[in-house]
Amino acid sequence: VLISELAARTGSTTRALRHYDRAGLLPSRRSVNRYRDFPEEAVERVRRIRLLLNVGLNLEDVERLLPCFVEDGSLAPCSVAQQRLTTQIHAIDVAMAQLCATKRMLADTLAQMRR
Amino acid sequence: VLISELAARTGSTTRALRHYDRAGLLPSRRSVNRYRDFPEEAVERVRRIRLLLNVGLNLEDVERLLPCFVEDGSLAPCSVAQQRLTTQIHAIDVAMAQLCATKRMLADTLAQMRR
DNA sequence: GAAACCGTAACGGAGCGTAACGGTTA
DNA sequence: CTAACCGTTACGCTCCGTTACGGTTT
Repeated sequence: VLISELAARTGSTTRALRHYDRAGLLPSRRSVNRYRDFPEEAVERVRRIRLLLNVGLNLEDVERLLPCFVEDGSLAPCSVAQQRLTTQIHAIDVAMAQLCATKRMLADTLAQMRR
Repeated sequence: VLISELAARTGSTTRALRHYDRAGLLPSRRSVNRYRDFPEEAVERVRRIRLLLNVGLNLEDVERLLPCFVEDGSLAPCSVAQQRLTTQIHAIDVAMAQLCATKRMLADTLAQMRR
């Protein structure tokens, strides 16, 4: 599979895929013209990568959690993944609390401006 | 006022202040040894800058909103400020909705892992 | 000479977007 | 020749943190 096809089939871009590749997350062979030649499994692999990135993890986390995926595309109950996801939920709670406080500040400021 | 004193009095750092300066947000004279010499008003000015940055605005926004502040440190009811703050509240709502959805996904995933 | 300030220049970070330049193959 | 792929640098973005190097004043 060529890189542009992989990008199209995963809803990503060639730039992003090269980025993941350089991070060591997307093994591929090279054809004679030096083009990257991805295996079929790369499609699912990219989806997993993007899923983890979307929940706020970085490429380093992704690298550690990719092995936790099982065949059907779900995460195995390994402690590594459980711990990281739990931590991430806490992080999200913190971020939301911060946003809430900020929003209240903005709303109060706006209210005062109207008086 | 020297830069390190200004940093201490505003809870910021010399690096940040030089950054704001380079962005044209902190007018200052230079003493003989080329040291920045900030006026007393700079203290309040830096507080206003940090306040705006903390609610998620960038330095470009800060530059446009600084003139909207009035003597007592509050924002005047100018349309520029009202509009920008309103937009920012919307942005925060969007971000929070995104975080909520992500959190639910993570929670669901964790629940499935425990089964 | 050392300590304690100040200055500028420039890399790093996270995840790509976006040129810029070049080779290959149909 | 052109089109359509691919490849590898490398800068830009956002707000500074963090060296690195150098001058001045006490």
